[in-house]
Amino acid sequence: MSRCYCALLRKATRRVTSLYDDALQPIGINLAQFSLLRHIERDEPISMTELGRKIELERSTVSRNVKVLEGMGLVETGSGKDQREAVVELTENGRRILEDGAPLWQGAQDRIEARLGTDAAAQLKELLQTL
Amino acid sequence: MSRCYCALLRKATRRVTSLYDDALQPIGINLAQFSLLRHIERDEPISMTELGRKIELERSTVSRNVKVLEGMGLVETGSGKDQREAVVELTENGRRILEDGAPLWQGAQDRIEARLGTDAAAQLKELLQTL
DNA sequence: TTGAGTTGCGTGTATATACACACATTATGT
DNA sequence: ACATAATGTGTGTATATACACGCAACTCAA
Repeated sequence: MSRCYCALLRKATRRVTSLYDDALQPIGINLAQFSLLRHIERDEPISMTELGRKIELERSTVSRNVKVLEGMGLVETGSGKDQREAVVELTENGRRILEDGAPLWQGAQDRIEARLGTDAAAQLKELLQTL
Repeated sequence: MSRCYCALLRKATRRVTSLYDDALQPIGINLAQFSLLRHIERDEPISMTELGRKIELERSTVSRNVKVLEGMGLVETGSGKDQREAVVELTENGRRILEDGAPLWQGAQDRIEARLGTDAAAQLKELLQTL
């Protein structure tokens, strides 16, 4: 039986996630959280459902992950004009964490590019976006 | 800020995992479980630690995931000659599930190759293995 | 032979992920 | 105006993942 694309993806993702999580360790959040903060910053204030749609993550997962960030004081939630909606935005602390984390994240990006080479890294991006 | 390799990997992994899980739905297990059964079949009987080492998964994760498979009657565990060791092997049912799942899994592999093209699929494999 | 060090494992804790479900609010059709 | 349908959210449940820890069994050096 040939190699499983999905198993290879999952293994690679575990490895790379670990690399980014380690890089972000000094600011006390992991890559999933950092990434979520970045998306919130880009479109704030934004609703849970809209956030989930943008990043292709189940709404209940978004809700749960945002709650963790709220517990850390990095975001706050309130109501939209549509009372059903919970909207999220960054706190001052959240903004600071993003700023502090940017060079650490870039270091991880650089490490990936060093490992693959620039061309292969660009290729990987394209392939992942095709999947 | 450029696209995050890790975020792209995670998103692609969610998508592809969903595709394989759907494909395996008829046999009632997901890709992670199917993959674990395949690795057990390859080297059974095998210890938890050895299994974790082979698939680069934290030992406690392996322990937990094997327990779920045991609950489903797909594997059984016993002691090695080293009493510290728990060794795992497939049950008759587990073997059957693997056999029934093989064409379904192949169907998912084919779909990925159809989506990417054969060359690009080979390239993805190589890139993922470099990471 | 014995004590220290190492190894294998399972549990506690926590985050990440997804599906099902229920409830409240909004939208729509008649 | 009202009933139905759709939408947004959070909770329950479950699996997946990883780190820390404690315990039992094994190894090794003195």
